[in-house]
Amino acid sequence: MNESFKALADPTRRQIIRLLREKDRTAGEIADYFQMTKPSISHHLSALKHAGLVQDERKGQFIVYSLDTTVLEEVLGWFLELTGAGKNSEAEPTAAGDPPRRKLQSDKEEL
Amino acid sequence: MNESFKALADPTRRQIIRLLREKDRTAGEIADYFQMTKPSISHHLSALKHAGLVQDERKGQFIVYSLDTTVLEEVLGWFLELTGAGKNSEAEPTAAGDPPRRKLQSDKEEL
DNA sequence: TCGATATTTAAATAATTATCTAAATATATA
DNA sequence: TATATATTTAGATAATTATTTAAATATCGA
Repeated sequence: MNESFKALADPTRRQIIRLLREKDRTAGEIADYFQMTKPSISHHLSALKHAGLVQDERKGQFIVYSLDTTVLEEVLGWFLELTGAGKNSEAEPTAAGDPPRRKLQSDKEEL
Repeated sequence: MNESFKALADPTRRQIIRLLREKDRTAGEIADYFQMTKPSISHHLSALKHAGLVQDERKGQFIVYSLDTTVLEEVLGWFLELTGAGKNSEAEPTAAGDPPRRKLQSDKEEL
């Protein structure tokens, strides 16, 4: 999930996602929307793929990219949980002067 | 909005948001949840504040941080639009061999 | 098989971000 | 007012990320 958030932090990559929401596109078609070189776009596509946000499939000379909404919906879930728009999840609210329940051992632990 | 996405790209900052969802907390209380130094946490809080995700208010010696869900809901909206969970928005789908409608002039344009 | 097209990978560099220690600022309290 | 506590700011460095040019790989079509 961290990879997904990191992938979404870049405006170029978010725009690529929007382009792929409309329809599947080849790497070259995607690159045509930006001022960046093709290798740069390829790098961004690689980041999106690594995050599980897009899939690619070679079709002859071309490589066609498509959106994978599965992970995107996981991230959506993170927001829904947070904004309370989804469910009323909030296990045992902490009281005013309570000590912290635990100290995180790692930045990576639990999102 | 780009600032928000960038702010959310860091796991420490996401955890801070979760902590503030439970209740308002002082900078020191927040720092106690992490292994990082206080200045580092202060830096993360500053990033969250700059993104409009949290607010701060001095209370005597302390500075109390609280969640501002407004921007968070904007970001949520971005996902809803994308996953189609919200509305059926998708103005004029492009046909298979169509040329790009326009070339983006800047990476920052439109998310 | 050869040349053209599509795309990625490699290597280098530039830019950004995270983190620390030390110092500065603000408030409270003795 | 002096001292302690809470927090931020400054300055330095390390780590990560973005970008480019050049080279490599894969496929197509003559």
